[in-house]
Amino acid sequence: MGRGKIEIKKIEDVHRLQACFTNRCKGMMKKANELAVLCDVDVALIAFSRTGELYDFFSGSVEQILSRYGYRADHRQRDTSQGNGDVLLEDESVTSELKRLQLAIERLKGKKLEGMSFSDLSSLESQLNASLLSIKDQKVKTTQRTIFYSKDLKDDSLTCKIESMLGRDSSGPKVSSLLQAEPESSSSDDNENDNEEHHFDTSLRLGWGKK
Amino acid sequence: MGRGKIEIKKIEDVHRLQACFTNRCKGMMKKANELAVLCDVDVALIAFSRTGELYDFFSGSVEQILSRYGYRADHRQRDTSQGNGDVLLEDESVTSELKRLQLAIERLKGKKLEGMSFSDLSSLESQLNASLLSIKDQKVKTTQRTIFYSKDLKDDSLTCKIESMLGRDSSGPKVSSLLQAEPESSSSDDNENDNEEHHFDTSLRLGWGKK
DNA sequence: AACTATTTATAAGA
DNA sequence: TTCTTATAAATAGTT
Repeated sequence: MGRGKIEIKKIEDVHRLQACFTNRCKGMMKKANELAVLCDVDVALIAFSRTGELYDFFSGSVEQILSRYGYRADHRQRDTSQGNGDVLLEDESVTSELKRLQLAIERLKGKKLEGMSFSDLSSLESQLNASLLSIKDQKVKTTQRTIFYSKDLKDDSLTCKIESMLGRDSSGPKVSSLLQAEPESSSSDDNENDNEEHHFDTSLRLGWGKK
Repeated sequence: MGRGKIEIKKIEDVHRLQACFTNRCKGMMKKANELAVLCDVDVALIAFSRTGELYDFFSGSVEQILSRYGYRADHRQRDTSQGNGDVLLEDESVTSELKRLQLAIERLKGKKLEGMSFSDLSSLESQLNASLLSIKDQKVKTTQRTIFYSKDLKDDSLTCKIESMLGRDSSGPKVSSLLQAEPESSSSDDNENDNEEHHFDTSLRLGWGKK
């Protein structure tokens, strides 16, 4: 976006590089802020210019965001030297655990598959087929409970649900994020589903505690 | 930049918000990479989606960049040995994040489904069907690469793989633990095609290589 | 998940 | 540097 197209490789001319950094860094900061505000999410952006100047943006508390990422302030020193990467072979078990879990989730969602071997992919596929069986089973159980507790209610939405259960699944192929809701949420708050879902959850909750 | 101008304030419609986050997050990652390459500088970008998914980009070593910023990996364990008040705030967020991720994984594996509503189950089912499509696709790609790199080798195992790929999957329904192997393992266990696999891992770490 | 009309970012020039 | 402006790129709303 400019008078001409440029290819993404290091700019050799110092002046052009400096101008580019100024422009783009400012642009990134603006976009980071927009992303944080528009989507109400945590965003952190850090850039060091070639001269070592720091440019950063945090949508909220630095501590909080980096802590969520598994990092904490290092009060011992603020390292401005160009250290070698492998100096920090420190124990970062929690961080690596988080990353491991996040990768596992990505792969169960069919993403980040690039590095996997054929047999790994097959195992994953088997796992997902097993998951699907289990989920279909659970859907049946949930619906049976609903039938039991809704039988006097002439609940029209029920028919609809049973039909969708017996056929292909009713929801589109769009990726839902429900899975990542907090564990507690499904048992404590159902007020966000205003429509017939509310019905459903209510009878479900009456039917059987937690098991 | 779109069909209409929008003001920078929180998007209330969930679907619009989700679409906006996806678009802009991808855009930011791309721009972060461009800035790092064009200007040869250190750049770090971290974003957490509303559902807690992590999106990040680092132009180099995470440890190095954050260390330069004065932060270091948080390696405290989650066992509550140090019962001090203010220290535990960060600890709890990391721990609950771990629990949340662990539950998500369980559910993707078809376990711990008890508290889920019918619509949650349907969403999960859709996700898994989408995952399966993606995985089958990746299996094809992997096999194609294998064919390419094995064509002089008369690799007998290849035939076997192609057959199993075209038919039902080859491995039994037993739950594999491969998924839980360290992220690094998958990149180190097939060194026979080091060349282009290495490429792949590189773009994976950058966080926005493909698509 | 694509598409495209628009808005926005920015490369080059002054 | 900063400003300007022609053009490339990102993306909001739509399908």
